[in-house]
Order: sequence, then C-alpha cells, then structure tokens
Amino acid sequence: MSPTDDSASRGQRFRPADRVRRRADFDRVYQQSAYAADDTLVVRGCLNGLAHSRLGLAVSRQVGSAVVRNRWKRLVREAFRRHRGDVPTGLDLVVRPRRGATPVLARVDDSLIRLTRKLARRLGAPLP
RNA sequence: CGAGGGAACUUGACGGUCGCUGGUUCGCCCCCGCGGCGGACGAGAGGAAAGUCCGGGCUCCACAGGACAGAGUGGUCGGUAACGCCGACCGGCCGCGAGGCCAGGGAAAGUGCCACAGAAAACAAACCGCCGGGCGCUCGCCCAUCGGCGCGCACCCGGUAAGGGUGAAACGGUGAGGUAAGAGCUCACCAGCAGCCGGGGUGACCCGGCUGGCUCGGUAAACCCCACUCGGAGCAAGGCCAAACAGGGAGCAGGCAGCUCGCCGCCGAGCGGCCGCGGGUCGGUCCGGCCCGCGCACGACUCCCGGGUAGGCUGCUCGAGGCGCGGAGCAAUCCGCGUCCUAGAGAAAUGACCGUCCGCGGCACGGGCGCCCGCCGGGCGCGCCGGCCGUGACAGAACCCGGCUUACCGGUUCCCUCGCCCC
RNA sequence: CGCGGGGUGGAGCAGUCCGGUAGCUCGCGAGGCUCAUAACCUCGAGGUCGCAGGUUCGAAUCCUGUCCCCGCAA
Repeated sequence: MSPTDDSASRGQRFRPADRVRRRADFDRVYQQSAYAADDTLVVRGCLNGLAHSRLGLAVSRQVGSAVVRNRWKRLVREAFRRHRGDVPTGLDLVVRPRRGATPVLARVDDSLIRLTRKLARRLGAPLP
C-alpha cells in the first residue's frame, strides 16, 4: 500500500489509479451494480474493496460526435475531481450521460454528487 | 465607384489559478521492480485530424512463367514512390469578358434498344400524294353511224422519293439546270465524311491543297471491342515477455531376493529377511546396538517443458518531414546548400474557471456628423469614437504519408475582367 | 479497420437487373347496405421515389458524390 493511497490526501488530483481501467472491473460493475439516474446522468456502481472510489466512463456513439463525447467525458472527470470530498469512497462507478441531456458543468456536478450518495446508501459504503 | 472572375494564406492573442498525458531530471519509500509517491523544467490536435473514395510506404502470408476470368482507368505530353491525383497543352460546350465545365478511345467488328406520335426509327421499304400506261364506268363535246377527244371515279402494272400536321432525332442545305413527274441525276457555293499530298508540333492536333462517292442516325455512365493497370490481408498487421487454469515430464526413500493366499500369472493382498533413508534412545574416539516409521496408488508440494489466455512491453513516430536561400522548368515538380526536431493516448490525455485585448453582430445610452421642423428645444438618419449586451464556425490525432471529397463563423493579400464617371 | 443490406403515399412492401405507364395490402375520406355497429360493395384523396450533380430525347431505375438507418467479422 503506497502511503498516498488515502483518499483524504488525494485532494483534487485525478490519477490513473482513480479510474476504472480494466475490462474485468467494468464487467463486475455491470453484473453486480446498483443503479441511480436523473435526467442528466446514469450512474452504476459497486464496492471495490479499496479506500477510494474509482471513476469509469461509458459514452457511446449514440451520444453524439467525437467532440460531444469528449466534452461529456471531460465534464464528468472534472466534476469527479473537483468534488472528490463530496463523493462516497470505496466504490467503482460507471457514469453515462442521459440521452437528450446537455453537457453543462454545474448540472453534472449536482447530479454526480446526489447519485453517488444514493448508491452509497444502497450499497452500505461509507458516506463522506 | 459598382458588378464579377481566379489564386494563395489564416482558423483569435496575452496572462493567472486548479488539473490531465507523455519526455528530461532531482528527491523520498518499499515487498528492490528500473515499481510507487512528490517536485522542477520545457512539450501537447487539424485544415480539414472528418468521410474512408483512390494511391503508396511498412508488416505478415502466398508465389516458376504465361493466359483466362474479374475489377478499374480512358484526349496528348509531362510530374510523381504511386494514383482514379496534379500541371501544361489539344478538342467540345457555356459566358460580352476575366474565366468555367467535360468518364473526352472505338458506333464503316458484331448484338441489343429508340416509349408516345408519325407513312417510316435505320437493311431500307412501304402509305398518302405526284407522273406514265392499261382496262372499265359516268358525264360533256365532235360525228348520221362506227369512232375520236376531254374531265372525273374505281382497279391493275410501272416510275418517283421533291411534299406529308409527328417527333429528342427523319437518309445533307440554298440556287440553277434537267424530267412524264422527280431525284446529287448534273452543276455552283456551303456543311460533313473518307483517301492522298505538303507544312507546323515530341504528341493530342492544327493550317493549306487535290481527289472521290455524293452523305454512311443516336445510344458504349447498354452488352461489347481496343489499350493500359491490378497477388491477398491489414498496426486488433507483426514481434517479445508471460500470471492463473488445463496438459506433459521429473523429483520428494526406497532397492534386492524369498514365502503364503486370491484363479495360472510378470497382477493384487499379507508376512518376515538383508541393505538403505528418516526419527527417537543408549553406549562410545569420526562408530555401533535397540525401538518406531518409510515401501503401492492418488492427491498436495517443488522444479522443468511446449503452446499460449488475462496482462505487460514493442511496433510508435526522423519522415517521399518543416522552414529559409539559390538554381532548372510556362507549370506541376525536381536538384543543391543551410537550419530545426514539432503530440504519441490506450475504458483512451490537450480540460475547468477568471481577467484584459482583438474580430464579428446587435442596441442607439453619451459624444460627433448630416438633414428637417424650429423660440428654449425636438425628430429622423449614419454607425466615426466611447458604452452595454451577445458571439468566436466546422470540428478531436489512434501506424505513417500523397491525393480526392465533404463541413465551416469570419479575416487578409495578390492578379485579372466588364460597366460608369473624372483627369 | 474490413465488409454487407436498405431509404418509394400515414404503415408494411413491389417496381430498379433489362430506362418511357409509379403498383399491392392495410389504413384515411365520402356514399351505399343495416334498426344500428362490424363485415361487405362503390367511388375518391394522398408519393420532392433520402439529397445533389451528371449520362440520355427521357432517370425511382444507369454513373458519381453525399446524408441517414440496420446488420456482420476480427
């Protein structure tokens, strides 16, 4: 365990260890996840056994052009990074934009925090 | 000044805070792998990165040579690694012009098709019509009669293709001669075709002359013929390392001989002997005695092997490269010299927020300018300066290049054409 | 990255190969039949053939470009 694998000291950084990167991790989320959504985001998540939460993104071509898809992914990453302290820990999350939603940072911030807390209550993960 | 044509370039600038990706470098940590964490420095999307429509490099596979099939291309000459791309030129069409567009080989090699209309849609022939002849009938005239002449109608034979509302397209056009009527039947001029000759050009082709028969429709982005080109797959190519599970092999203490039983047996069970190994204990100088266990099979464990999954590394960015200067060429492009290094992700980085300026659009708030009404003043217009508001397009690298095509707010520069006015 | 299929009235499909007339079923509207509804009978409306160019006398059909939808393999 590296000494910085402590979510309290992560601050607003966003490192590769903070992302869901493996096929197997995504499969686990999709097979045993809880689900929460509003009219901006759809979030699925499960416990990951780590001291911090990890973020994975699923933005298909149905969402729009490459520019629109990149825009969504950057906004969700930015929201996750900025509000690390407000998001529950110990979860693997897969986030997907809702069909028809418009990519605005303030709404993504709000949705991400509310939906992840709802998931945490459902899964019994520690709240911040 | 107005209208227009053609090229080339550009795709906001600067600063601050918090982040991301990879590079160099420094420090710290441990289970030492060149792993994790932290800091510093400098770098980080495009003209189309897009569509994936062509062409190549590269990699792997296949391959003696050729032909057929299939696909593609299609004026000529040049450029290129190559092209279906580019340049120049030729030809055709469009435009007053600058210029623009063209899949632009072959229809006298063959086959097919040409709706409707029209006599006929391609070998030419036939219908109406026109002309000549024959025969018959009606009528008129001459005649005493026989008969003769003429007009009209029907039929038959022959000539003819000038005319026929059509159609996208109709077997050259105009004039004269000619004829029973006509016809390139003949002649002149014109259009077009073929052949020959001369000249110019590398060539496509152009210019000029002579002769000929007089004329032979369109469609090949219909089949086809001709000429030329093409092996297949793609960086998820290909290469290296390699968990776990499964597979194969070896090791981990057993070896040798004998007796009894099960059904003979080299198979199985049991018994005890010698040597060996492990443990215990006793005596003792590196040795010896006694006791217990081991012996087969399976599993576990350890090691090795090949293939290779998850995963990791590589291919991965220095290249038909950018910039500058000089030279060859009308140009596309090529050559020489100098100089620079400029993204390399992988559930996939280049983002968020703020400030100032810039471009564009709007408002008409203040100033300015012009016009109108007019006593102070007011109204309308312009959008020059300031102010306020909005806005900055199309779009995101994924092995790399050369093209094509498509999307796009705007801005800049150069060259050229036409019209009007002034000198 | 490499391929395949498809855009035709409101819906589902023919017609495209081999170019000249866009047709079928359901649905829709009007009338009839019936006491009434359905069924049935008669009549009718409704199509930029995805879009833009080109070839041709003429294009849904042939060629080129382009947009969208669906699917396949690694």
